Amino acid sequence: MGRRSDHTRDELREIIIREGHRQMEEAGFARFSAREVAKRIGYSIGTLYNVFGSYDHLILAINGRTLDLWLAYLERRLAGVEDDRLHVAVDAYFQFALDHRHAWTALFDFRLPEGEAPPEDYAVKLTAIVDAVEREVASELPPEHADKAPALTRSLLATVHGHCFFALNGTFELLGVTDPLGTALERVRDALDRYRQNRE
Amino acid sequence: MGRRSDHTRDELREIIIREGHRQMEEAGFARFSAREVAKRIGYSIGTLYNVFGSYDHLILAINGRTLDLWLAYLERRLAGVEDDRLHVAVDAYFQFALDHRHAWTALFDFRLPEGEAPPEDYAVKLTAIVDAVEREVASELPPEHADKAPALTRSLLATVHGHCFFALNGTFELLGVTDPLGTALERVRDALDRYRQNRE
DNA sequence: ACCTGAACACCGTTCAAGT
DNA sequence: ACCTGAACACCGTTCAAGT
Repeated sequence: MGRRSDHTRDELREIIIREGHRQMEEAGFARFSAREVAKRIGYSIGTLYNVFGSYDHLILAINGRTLDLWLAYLERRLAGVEDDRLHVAVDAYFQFALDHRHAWTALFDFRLPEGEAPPEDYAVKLTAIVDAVEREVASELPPEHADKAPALTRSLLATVHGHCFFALNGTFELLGVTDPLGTALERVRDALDRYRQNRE
Repeated sequence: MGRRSDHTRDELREIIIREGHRQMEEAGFARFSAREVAKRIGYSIGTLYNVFGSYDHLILAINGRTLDLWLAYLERRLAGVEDDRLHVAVDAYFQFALDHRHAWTALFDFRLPEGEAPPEDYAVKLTAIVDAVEREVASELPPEHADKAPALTRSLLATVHGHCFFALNGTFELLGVTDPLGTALERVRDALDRYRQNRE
């Protein structure tokens, strides 16, 4: 065969990521197949390798798309909200995971080979989400503890993540936990209380 | 070919799980191969299916072994300890994960098909670990809040899990968190403070 | 320059055929 | 009764060969 050039390189990249993301949402990480993506967009498997270089980099691009969607959703949820913004952010963490179970889980199912660092742009997307949450954490802290925001934000994200992950993978169901979100919010409140004046 | 009967069914089961667990530790979930396990123990791939019925049930058996080891490690760490037993339990959570990165991660990489429940004996093993931690949580709570132990234990496990998971998958490294265990212990303390008298 | 698709080395799964 | 291994339908990956 040979050149088709129905699309520019960037268009092709976009087409593959779009269909790849759709596949990830439908099938989940365990059943995801690059060959299936190629088939559905009408390109050969070789073309995916021309564009992304490897299966891992295709997954990173798809997961990057998920991070984009996650940040956009978080910002949409926070837009115009005055009170309890951190509460809304935590709720958005859970809601996005529930609405995109497979794509969200794929963020954590996939891991690069031992010690290989994620590409710059992936790290940037992740940091953008963390920063958005950090702003809300900072605004909940009394001024004298403003310096605690970065570390506390990361810890609270881990806390919320653990609850959300156990909620989605069935662990909490097995253990009889009925309100994972409410429980996560309690832990967030407990942590913030540490830095608040009136701990009654 | 035909029957060999070098081993009883139970011996065979044990041989497969032992080698399977070894492979899981070495290769990790993504690279794990039932065919490779069969090759290494000198049985055909068909035999693994005779014994376990499916790939999923083989993985469950291997993950069950990991849970056994985890509980045994936890109990060993707690044996004879008088003070700060919950602290030791959390430390053991982290230490086991670090010492068995691949096997520990496989517990969460693997998920049964949509809505399928894990086998009874797997649930029992998991519950045994939770119960062991619950005893320590209960002993940290004032008597009037003893009823909070079950729910709080599950929440604290999720909290510690999130920190441990982010520590192992590189998220915390990327975000500049240097002491995941110490941070997790802070969150545990914060949660317990909620139920303690003197919140200063 | 771009894209293809056969070839390769693997998978999980099944099941007729051996002992 | 127990175990095998060929057969099947898939994978990710490479790369010579087409246009």
